Amino acid sequence: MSNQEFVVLGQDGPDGCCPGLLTAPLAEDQAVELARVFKALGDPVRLRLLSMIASRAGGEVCVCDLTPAFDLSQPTISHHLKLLREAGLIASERRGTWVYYRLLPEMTDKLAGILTRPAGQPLPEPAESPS
Amino acid sequence: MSNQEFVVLGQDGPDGCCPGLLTAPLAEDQAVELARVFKALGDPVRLRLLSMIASRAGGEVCVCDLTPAFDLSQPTISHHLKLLREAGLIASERRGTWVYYRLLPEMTDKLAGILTRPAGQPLPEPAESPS
DNA sequence: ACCTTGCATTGAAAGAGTTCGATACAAGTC
DNA sequence: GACTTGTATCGAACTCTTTCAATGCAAGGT
Repeated sequence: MSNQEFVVLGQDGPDGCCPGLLTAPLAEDQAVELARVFKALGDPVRLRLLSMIASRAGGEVCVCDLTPAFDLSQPTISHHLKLLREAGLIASERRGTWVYYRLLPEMTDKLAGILTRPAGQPLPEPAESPS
Repeated sequence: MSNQEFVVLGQDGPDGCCPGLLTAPLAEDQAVELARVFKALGDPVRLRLLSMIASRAGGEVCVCDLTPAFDLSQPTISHHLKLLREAGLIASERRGTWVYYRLLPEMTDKLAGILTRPAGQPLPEPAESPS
């Protein structure tokens, strides 16, 4: 195995929700970690895969139902699923011959929280001159 | 000018909020459009830039305040800002010698909505056998 | 045991992204 | 006008990503 680093959810701030992205300047460590998740979402194929998995009644999809929905080879789909899994967005489980994927809603919840601005955003007011 | 395609916000669904990503299988067109925005967020430098811009009191930041915060050249920062701008996440305005960037909260709001699952997500229940 | 089916991994080719130095442009100053 | 400062664009190097065919592994069927 190579040095695959899986994304781990950082603990939330003391206010009950996420530190914020839109609230305070992101530290470099958090930026690197977050970027890996967003990068996983930054591909049309992976977005559609995630969407198909998340919207499936029952919460699970067999890979055999995902692959034929694309004009791509089976190894390519497998590769994209791996990236989504390493990003912490989905999880896989083998049952018999088939492998099922399901959404990890904790991660999408976290992202939604990070992209949500606090209630009263102060009005933008032109600055004077910098430094 | 080259063929720069800027991301345009798709109109929301008839239910008042976003079509969803987690609710129904994403169409390929929407996936391509959405992926461009997430791809813009998929870089630590751009995440930090966006965070610095969004969290700034007054709502605006001069480029001259952003550049020295990174160990990168000025053209590189300018390039990252351009990608964020083309993704519809920020906007720029020149005032005198300086250029100011500000957050476009419509886009982050849209993303947050897309990543938010509807209230009662049905319980995952193992499927039997596919096809 | 062999064969078949479902999925993952490998290795290589093509494409896209990141970064820089050099340069060009915009606006103010002298 | 020439000069300085702030920002954007260009072009080239380097790196990362996407994709495939080939192969390997896991599990069930004969």
